[in-house]
Amino acid sequence: MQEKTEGQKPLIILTGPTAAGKTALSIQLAKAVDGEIISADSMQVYRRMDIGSAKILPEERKGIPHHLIDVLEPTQDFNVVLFQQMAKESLDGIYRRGRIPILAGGTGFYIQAILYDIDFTESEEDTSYRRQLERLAEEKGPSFLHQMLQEVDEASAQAIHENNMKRVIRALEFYKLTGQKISSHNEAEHQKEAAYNACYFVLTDDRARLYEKIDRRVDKMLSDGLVEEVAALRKAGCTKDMVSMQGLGYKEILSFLDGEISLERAVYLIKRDTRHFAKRQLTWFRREKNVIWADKNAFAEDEERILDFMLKKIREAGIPIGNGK
RNA sequence: GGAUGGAUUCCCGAGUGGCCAAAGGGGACAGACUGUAAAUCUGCUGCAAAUUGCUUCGGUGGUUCGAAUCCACCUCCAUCCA
Repeated sequence: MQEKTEGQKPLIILTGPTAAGKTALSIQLAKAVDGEIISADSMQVYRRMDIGSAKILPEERKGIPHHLIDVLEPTQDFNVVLFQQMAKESLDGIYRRGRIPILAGGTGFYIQAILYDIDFTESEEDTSYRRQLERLAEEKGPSFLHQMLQEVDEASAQAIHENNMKRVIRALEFYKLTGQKISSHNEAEHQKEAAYNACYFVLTDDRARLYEKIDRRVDKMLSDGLVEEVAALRKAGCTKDMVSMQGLGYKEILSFLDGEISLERAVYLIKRDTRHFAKRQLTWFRREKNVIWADKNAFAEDEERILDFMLKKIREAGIPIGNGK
């Protein structure tokens, strides 16, 4: 059922924890391999969320085509499935043009959805059932839902902690919609091999340096006008329950604007939670198979050397990129 | 110079004779993740090993079968009186 590597389409993935320097490197990489960039980022898809999502400005893109940036309104929903569909369309176009796609961004789950071509299509989202479950959870507590799950899908109940409401609800929803256990579905999907001839780079750095960069970047976001950006979105009707407003920097500033916390507290939270996020990303990539780690520290922070290293790996993988840079 | 209050494990902070390696929070660290993923959730945090041992609660000495908790002196900090 799997194609041989030789028959698979080439894909370069550039990811890593937030603030590692992916964006800058992705431009150089795209130039070197004559590629186009598909953003694998759950926040940069939204228009007018530029500062908080550390979006690359149009003038910084150096003429490299960027896909999946600025394609949604902040009031719209977004999720892996949508991402997968849109990214696949972009991929098709890039292959048609005979160019190399570079999937760049920090959302590991999205990358996985593409690389392993995870099947999400079996069920449609059912918001009314979801609401119903949410209400149940509120009334009867989390263990009630978990008990429900226990009865229909024991393996999932075992694997998902009862406090993890979102995942308990999704598992129940999956069962209701498909009549199947999500645990067995996941198990089957888990067996899949990569669907592309991919070079999966994880750009990282010394942890302490990463954290420093995060702190500095958050300070810069503030001086660049993050508060004003969020205030404008708020005025335009964005509320905390929207997917877009769950982004780091957005939910905290919203709380500040609503008078719930001080600005100082908001900034503290953004910094801390961004550090936590970076850690979670690292955990995710550690678990992924066949990743190529590129630790900036090991390259003395020299981007030129990192790029050379990556190009070497790309050639070794048999991805046709020519000889020039 | 005098009076009072305080000093607790990385930080804040509870503990006022045994149930204390010491609540709780923070931070740090680790992990899970297959339709909200920048989300959601979990574990762990003195040291070393068997359900055990060892070293910790500013310092030194003491009381006690037993002290982070009581006493004495000392050091530092805070406030007040001179």
